[in-house]
This record gives sequence, C-alpha cells and structure tokens, in this order.
Amino acid sequence: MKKNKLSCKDDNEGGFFLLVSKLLLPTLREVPAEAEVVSHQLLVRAGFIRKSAAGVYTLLPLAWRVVKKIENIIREEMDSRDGQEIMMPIIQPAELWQESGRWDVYGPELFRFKDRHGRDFCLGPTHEEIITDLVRGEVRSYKQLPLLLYQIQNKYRDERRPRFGLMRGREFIMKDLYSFDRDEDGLEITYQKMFDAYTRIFSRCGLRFRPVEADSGAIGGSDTHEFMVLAESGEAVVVYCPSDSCGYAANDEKAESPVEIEVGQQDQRPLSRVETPGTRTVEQVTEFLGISPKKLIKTIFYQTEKGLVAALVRGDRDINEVKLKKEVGSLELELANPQRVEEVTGSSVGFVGPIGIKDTLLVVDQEVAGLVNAVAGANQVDNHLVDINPGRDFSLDRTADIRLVKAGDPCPLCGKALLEARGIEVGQVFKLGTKYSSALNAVYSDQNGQELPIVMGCYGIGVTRTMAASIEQNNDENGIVWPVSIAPYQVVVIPVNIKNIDQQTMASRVYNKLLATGIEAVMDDRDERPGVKFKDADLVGYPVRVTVGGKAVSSGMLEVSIRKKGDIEMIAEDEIVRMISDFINKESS
RNA sequence: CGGGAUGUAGCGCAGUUUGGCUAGCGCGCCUGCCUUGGGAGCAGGAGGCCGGGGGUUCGAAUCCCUCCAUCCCGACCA
Repeated sequence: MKKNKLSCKDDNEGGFFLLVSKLLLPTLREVPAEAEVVSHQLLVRAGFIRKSAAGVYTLLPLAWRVVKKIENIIREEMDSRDGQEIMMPIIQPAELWQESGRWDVYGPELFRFKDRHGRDFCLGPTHEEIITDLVRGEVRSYKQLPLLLYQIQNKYRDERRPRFGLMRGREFIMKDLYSFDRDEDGLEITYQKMFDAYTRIFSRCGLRFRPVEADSGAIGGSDTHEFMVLAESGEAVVVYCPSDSCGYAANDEKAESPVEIEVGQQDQRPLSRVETPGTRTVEQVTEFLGISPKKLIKTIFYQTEKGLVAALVRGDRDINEVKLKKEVGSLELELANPQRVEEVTGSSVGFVGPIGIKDTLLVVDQEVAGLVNAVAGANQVDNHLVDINPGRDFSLDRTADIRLVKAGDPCPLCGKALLEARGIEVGQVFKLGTKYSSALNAVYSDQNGQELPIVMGCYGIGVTRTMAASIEQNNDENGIVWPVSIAPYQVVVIPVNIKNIDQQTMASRVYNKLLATGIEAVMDDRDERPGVKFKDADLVGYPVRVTVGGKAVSSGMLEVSIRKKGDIEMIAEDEIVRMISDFINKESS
C-alpha cells in the first residue's frame, strides 16, 4: 500500500476522511440524461446523490452532511421554542388509520403492506395518527399542556409521479412537529411561535422565500401557511401583493380576489337562441358574436364520487379545482369525459351550457351570478343562448368563489394588482384543531375536571426538498454555490501540483491550521491536473477555495477565492485563517 | 391514472428506417510514459444477457407481440 505523503489528518488518526482522494465523491463531466431541473442535475453530477428507484435516492457523504446541517438548524429553532425531539416508527398499523378514517380516504399514495400474519400496515406518509395515539395515552391533565413534540424522519408517499430528483421523491426526509394545546388561544400562540421559527430556519439556510396563505388539503384543519422558496422550477404558483405594507400572499389554490362587478345597470332582455356554427372555444364564440369573454359563461363538467358537477365561470376565468372540490365536498374530482357530457346535455363540448341539464349539480361562481344578459352554450351543436340572466334562467342555489386568481387581479386586502411567481413548498404550518383528537379520543381534564379534546397543530419541513430548493436558488454555470450555513464543507484546499514537495508542505500546514480552528475543510490531494480540481471545486460548490501553487510557495501569499463572488484575493499565510473565519462568521450570522 | 418519449459498457450517445460477419464512438476506469494554474498528450488494456420474455427468420440490437423500467407534460403534496 502506498501511504499518502500528506501529513494531515486521515483515517489513521481520528477517523476523519477529509482527503478528497478518499471521499466517495463521484463527480460526472456530463449532465445525466434523466435529470431535468438544475438541482437534480447538479446533485447527481456533483456526486451528492444516486438513484435507487424512481423517487428513491441514496444520499452520498456530501449530501448527508448538508442534510445534517439543515436538520441541526431546525433542531436549534425547535428546541429553543420548547419542541422536544422524539423518534416515531415508519411502520404504522392499519388500525390507527382506520380509527382516524384515513385508511380509506388516503388513497393509493399510501404505501400499504401486510405482515406474515396478513395484518395490514403502511409506511408512514405523516404521523398524526401515531402521535395522537401516543399523547392520548400519556396526557391526562391541563397541567401537561402545551406539549410540542417533533421528529426528523423518513416519510413515504407513493407519488403518482415522482419528479425532479429530491424535489418530489417517494421517500424523503421530513421534520414534523405536532403541538398539543388546551384551547384555540394556546394553539394561536404555538402557531405564531412555529411561524417565527420557520422564518428563522429558512433565513438561516440562506433561502429567498415567502410565507403564503394556503389550502389545508387532505390533512384538514383551518388556518395554514406554506413557506415557498421562490424559483422558476417550483411546482406551485403564488400570487402576492406588490405593496410591502399590505403583504398579502397566497397559493393560487387558495388566493381570493374581489368579485368584479359590471358597471352600468342593464335591463334584462328575454332569452333567445342564436346559431353559432363551428364556434367551440371562448375565442371563437366571442369573436363571432362580437362580445367580451366577460359576458360568456363557461360550463365545465366534472365527475366526482358524488355525481356530476357543472362548474360555471366567466369566459375570461379559469376554474380553481381546489375551491370547487371544497365547495362540493368531494374527495375525487376530475374532468368528465366527453361521452358523459353528451349524455347529460344532449350536445357536445363547446356548445354546453347551464340551462336544461339534468342530474347535475350546478356550482356558480360569484362573478357569473352577477352577469346580466350573458351568453352560454345552448346544449345544441352550433347554437348558443344569449341574454341569459342567472337566477332567472338557472338556479343560483350553489353560488361560491370557484375561480382561479391570476396576476393582475386586485388584491383582496388593498386592491392593488396582484403579481404571480412560482414557488417550491418547503414547509407548511397547520392549525389542525380537534380533527384528530376527536377522532382518536385524545382528551384532557381542565381545571374544572371537565374532559375536553386537545387542540392540535402540525408543522412540517421537507428537509431533502429544502436541500434541493437551495440549489435551485444558489447555482451558476459552473455548479452549486452553497450558502456557508449548509455547505457540506466550508473550504477546499487545492495544492496545484501534489508532487511538488513545497506546495504539499504549505498546503498541509494551512489545511491543518484551518482544521485546528474548527473550520470544516477538505484537501484535494488527488494527483490530478489543476483544471480538474478547480472544475470539481466549482461543481461541488465549496464556499471558499484556497489554492497553493508555485507563486504561493515563493511569495508566501495564498490565493483565496470565494465561490459566490468568483474573484481571487491574495492573502498572507499568517492572515488566512483569520480571513476565512471572518468570512464564515459573517456569512452564517 | 391519461398523453408523449426513451431503454445499447459506470456516464453521454451512434447503430434500428432497409435484419447479415467479431456491436461502435467520446468521457470515465486500469497499466506505463509524459505533463502540472481551468476537465492535457502518447501507447497499451479491461469492461456489453443491445431492459426482460415470447415469436418471425438460415440469421434479430434491428421486424412482430407482450411485459417491465425510466424520463417528460397534465390532475395531488413537504
């Protein structure tokens, strides 16, 4: 065995593997074909992750270090707000899920399996059932509340479509904290505490993000905010008010906007039918009739487990399916197929309207309800009805806000035109209320000896997703640009020519000084040409690079470059540790 | 789950249309020489159930059937 000639810490003393020659850091020159988004490409190319199955990855040493750094930031913020860390099982018995009612409603996303005795289990996608079961057994008195428990754990969701590497995996690491309070006031305090903690956590991780109002979805509950990392590759759309003093921001699934009211009262004219040959789209109809899309009623049919639903929005609007689903109270909601539409309307898509359809629940958007002398399909091919008046010509029994808010719509708080952006959801805070405590009978006795359901909240952070989101925001054409706070290592030391004894000695000396100061550094001791090591350093994204070449040996001045800035500074050897620690302290404060 | 695409060496790809000898190229890997400030050069070498199964054929990476996997676009979620 050739012994490495460098005199720095290696596995022989202290168990450290800080030499790049010994690190499992398989960088690739070419972009992997299956990676689409930049975080996925760079994670694979820079040697951070490898795929095991769709949506399932091994985290290699550097990725694992980043994850641990993010986790530790989370731990500090949770612990300082009275969170207590526990570890709950991944394997969960079906009985608990049946008790909460979610075994039947969670659907195919739940990884289900049987043990050898044929008993049903699942891999935990979330832990409300387990934690509520724990707490109902252990908490009896108001004196034990509030109680905040959290864990950082693998979670499993058999996603319809795993995507974008770590962004949407089927196995992923998540922090989830569950809060247990005596009442709504207590929950409000805890919710605010967690909201603040999340703001701290994502700031400390060096992310540009925005908390937005959101829909609570399958988990249930009332108030909820999502923390969105702003990035083009984000799967969510958020709308927000340009005014800082207003601050309104919401997921587009949740966003609201004031009803637009037509100015100038008109008299209701009698309903009549006109021929509109070949006009199936909003554009075609409005052009043919010479009207604004705002006068058109768009009728969209949805199939739900509760039957067929016809949703009505104005021609210039889109339907917000989340709002519609909520209004109908259905679990399943998808566009009805054309044949089904023909059965109910006697017509075909493009000429359907709300008048004269049977066996269908009519849900009318507020804006449609306010229209006068509007236009819609006549349920007869090549025909439309004009001068339709909602309420007179069809029922307004189910009128609701079911439209999708978009950029340019007025802010519901201050009226300014809203803006739109894409975001990656890295965290969400929920007020659950008593949904799970009631279902699972988690109760406590108050001062008067009265039994009350515990009031719950839950607060999640996608840890592995946060790592990916950080790369989405922090990269350039050469690779990753880690924020110091979560970088796998803070510094890489590169001797230009490893066979030059003077460079080697100087590099080792500097490297050991950095380690002695507690700075996390690696030494690229590989016998590679300098270009290879520079390229890899940029790709991996170390915040600081120290280069030791011939000039350094002769002048005593080392080259320090900051990845984020890209420029090079010459620093005297005596100054280098102080300079780098100053930089690290400044960046991570 | 619907729509589209792709599976050939560790990675990136060609070859498939029109079946034909021993399946190619670049990168990476191993050995040696040489080189050392932005992914060098020369020489030699290893590495393939051409996604699986079935069929057609004298003969299949190539044609047909079928299954599987992966990726992308739409409905769910941290």
